[in-house]
Amino acid sequence: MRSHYCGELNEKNVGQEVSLCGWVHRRRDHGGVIFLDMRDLEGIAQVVFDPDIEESFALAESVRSEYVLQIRGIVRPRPEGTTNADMGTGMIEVLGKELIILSEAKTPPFMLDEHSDVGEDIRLRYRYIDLRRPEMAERLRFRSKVTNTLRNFLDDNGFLDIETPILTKATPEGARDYLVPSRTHQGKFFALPQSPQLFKQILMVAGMDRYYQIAKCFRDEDLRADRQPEFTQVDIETSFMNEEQIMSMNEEMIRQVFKKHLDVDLGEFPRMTFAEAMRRYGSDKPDLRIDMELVDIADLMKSVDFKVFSGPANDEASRVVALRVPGGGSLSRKIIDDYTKYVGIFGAKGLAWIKINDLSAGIEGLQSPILKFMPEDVVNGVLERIGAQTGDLVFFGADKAKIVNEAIGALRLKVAEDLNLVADKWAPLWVVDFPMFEFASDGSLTPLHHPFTAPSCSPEELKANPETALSRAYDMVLNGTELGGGSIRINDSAMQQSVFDILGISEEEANEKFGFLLSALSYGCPPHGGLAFGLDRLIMLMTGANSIREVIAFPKTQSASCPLTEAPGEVSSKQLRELNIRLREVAKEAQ
RNA sequence: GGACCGGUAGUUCAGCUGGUUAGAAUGCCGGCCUGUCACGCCGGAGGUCGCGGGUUCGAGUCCCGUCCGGUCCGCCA
Repeated sequence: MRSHYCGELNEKNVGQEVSLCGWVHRRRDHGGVIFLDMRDLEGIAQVVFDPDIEESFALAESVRSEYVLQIRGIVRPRPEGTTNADMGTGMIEVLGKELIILSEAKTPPFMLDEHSDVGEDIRLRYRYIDLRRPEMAERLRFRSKVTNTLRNFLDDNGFLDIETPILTKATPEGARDYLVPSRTHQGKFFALPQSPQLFKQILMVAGMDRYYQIAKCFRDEDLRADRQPEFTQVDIETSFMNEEQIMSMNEEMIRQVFKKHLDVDLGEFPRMTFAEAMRRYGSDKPDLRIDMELVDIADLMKSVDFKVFSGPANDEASRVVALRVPGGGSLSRKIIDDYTKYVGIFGAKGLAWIKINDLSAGIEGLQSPILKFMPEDVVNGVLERIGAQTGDLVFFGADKAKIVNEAIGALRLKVAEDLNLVADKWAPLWVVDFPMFEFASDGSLTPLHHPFTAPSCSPEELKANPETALSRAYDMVLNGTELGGGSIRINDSAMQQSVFDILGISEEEANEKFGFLLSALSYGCPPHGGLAFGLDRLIMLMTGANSIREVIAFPKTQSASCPLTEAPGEVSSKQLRELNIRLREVAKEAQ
């Protein structure tokens, strides 16, 4: 049917008879001459219809946007002065000889136009039209190419692509499971995997040595711009490699992907400990494109009552920081108030600030609602430590460390974006030396990663000081987004038992939840570890998309529904009966 | 579970302190046009102002509820 793609035509094809198949992108009818922009996956080409060829001219008059056509014609150079430099095929055009309407189309619900801005719900409802837009098609193509590069890299390095079950048992990842009722075991449920974590470890026990999978994962939690209930993970696990080897191999993989598809050299990824990341950036996924840091000033502020910050009393504040905003002195009181509101979202009770109008004028050159509560030497000490300059704005945070980190860490990102202080570059890094555990809201310890993460100490040391123990986990972070994370796993039953003890997981509970893994570990388990990349996020970052939904063909809305299929839907009472399920409340059908 | 923003023509939006017939652009339909490329010109059609209730002489506009979409917190690696 087709001899060439529209977008691949160029001057080399001049004189050839070609057959194009595609959609009518636009029609320009000049009465005596008709231009059809024909679009397919590869691009757009202009086809000209001349009244001399009566039949096809008449047909060309009748076609409308998004009709699917086959066009036979001759490629010719465009006449002098009518070339289009903005178009890949702008030097040539196709003189249409024959036009076949393969499919008519209703008027599309929105224009496939780079100039129009269409609501996302409409786009999702008509996703098949939305994906025709070159921008969307290009993202999916890009995704496919990147996936291919990842596969090739892993294949070249001896990794086996092995599928793991979608219908499985709940994994101990911590998120809410999507459940699937079992018909053959009434009252029992499968869970969709939150990740193939346990299976990939078992594959290591099984001697598969190196495993990977482009794996769909499912988590029944609330959505965000970068979170979908089903998402894709590049899941990797290896035996007999330590964390250095795993990190260096995966770093190389990502480097190659960026080189090949964006022609970007990421260079060597710096390492940063979790503790340093929290201290300097208030985040375990710091955005290193932003040249602002949280600077601890608690030692200088001993004489200051934090209540002037609308903060807690001094003895309650476990962290006091200053954040210097270069050039922030131009911010209005209104905008600063908005920032105060913003940090409130994260639990901060207020946001103190000082404007440096003129550094050389001493206290007189400063403007701040808290100045009168701060002795001059304290102010000077702070300004000196943070390297304040005329025209800067300094924010202060004083509260529990968690709140300061979250609030001022988030403020740092927001202010940087608002003031255009985010450098235009790629800033990757590894975050390492994570704590093994963190305190849950009820005061108990929970794993920061998952309970199979190996600690970097002995079981005895772990038991002695669980809250300070570090794990052999690592996260790859790029521009403030966690691209992937992983760890060396526990392959020793004594160690595994210690972790369960600390987590308060009884032997019985452990056996019930993942006895199959524990059993596997006891039959000859190699040292192993791995990591998983969020493929959607990687593609989102690489394409500059502002939401994960832009790089997923059929994403869900924020309420986890699909406007295209209208999933989730109701099921028939017969289906429910077969599953021995009765709904507690059934919406009464309209009568 | 919570905070905030939005919902008006097919689409993107405007619509002021409530006031007569709800507008624009674009798309769509018809006519004209032989070199456009977001073609142009002329004409036309197109609305349950998300839904329900309330206040009022009068509601797109105010109030309450609800649904949908989005951003975020909680939640989630």
